[in-house]
Amino acid sequence: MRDPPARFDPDPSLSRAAMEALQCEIADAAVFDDDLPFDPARVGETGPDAPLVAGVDQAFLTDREPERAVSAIVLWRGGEVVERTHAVLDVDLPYIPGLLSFREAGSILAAFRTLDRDPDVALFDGSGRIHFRQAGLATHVGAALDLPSVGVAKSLLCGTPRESVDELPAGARVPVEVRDGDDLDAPVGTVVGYAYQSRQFPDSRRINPLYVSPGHRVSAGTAVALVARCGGDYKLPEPTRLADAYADEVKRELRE
DNA sequence: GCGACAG
DNA sequence: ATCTTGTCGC
Repeated sequence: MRDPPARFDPDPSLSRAAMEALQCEIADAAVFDDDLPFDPARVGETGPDAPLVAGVDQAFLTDREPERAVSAIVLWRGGEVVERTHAVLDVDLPYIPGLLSFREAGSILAAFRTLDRDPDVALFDGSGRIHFRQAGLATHVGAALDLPSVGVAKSLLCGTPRESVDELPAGARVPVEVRDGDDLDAPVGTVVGYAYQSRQFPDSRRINPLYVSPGHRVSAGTAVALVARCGGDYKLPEPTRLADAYADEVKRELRE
């Protein structure tokens, strides 16, 4: 995949204030509406013309200093893995809520550079627009590459579900909106994403929903619809789950 | 000061 | 995210 313009470079040496300022620029440039060069309704279909979905995930090696990040990308189309790649980079920035992309985007962008094919859309492990400054990991990387992107988080960073997300049936989606008092830089009432119950146990045990939000060039509604089409039998959508497993695989090999 | 916080 | 085996339950 082509090199990203350096405009939104996730430089981990920036001051916290500079990182936050850059995030505001990113949110300003990001598009939270559908601007897709493909039909999202065709995600999940088989064949050479069906959309190519990239699943992206990280694993970390903490056995040395500095810590190393393994970013894995799996290109998925209609249940088939078309391509896999990964990159390993040193990271010195710790995890800071709200600044995740400055810790992880470097290795992610490095991995994207080694990709042979251009994906149509990418799914990230983390938030997109559901972020204090509307610039989560999915938005940062999506905007940097000008690639349609979606955030798929396992827990909610900010924003408020419109109704309880306890005991949702499989397939249910609840809007996550901005309420008065929320630390989220968007007008009150804005739907910044959805809680999406991808799977549910038949018995009473509970599975937390996923929190899906627009990264770049995708609306909130299309983002969930798209994730729902990446099905599979687990909580996480297939591209993400496969990238997660691949990152762990690379990590195992790397510490032998 | 308190609370709350993706991975 | 990571440290980590077996184990309780359907």
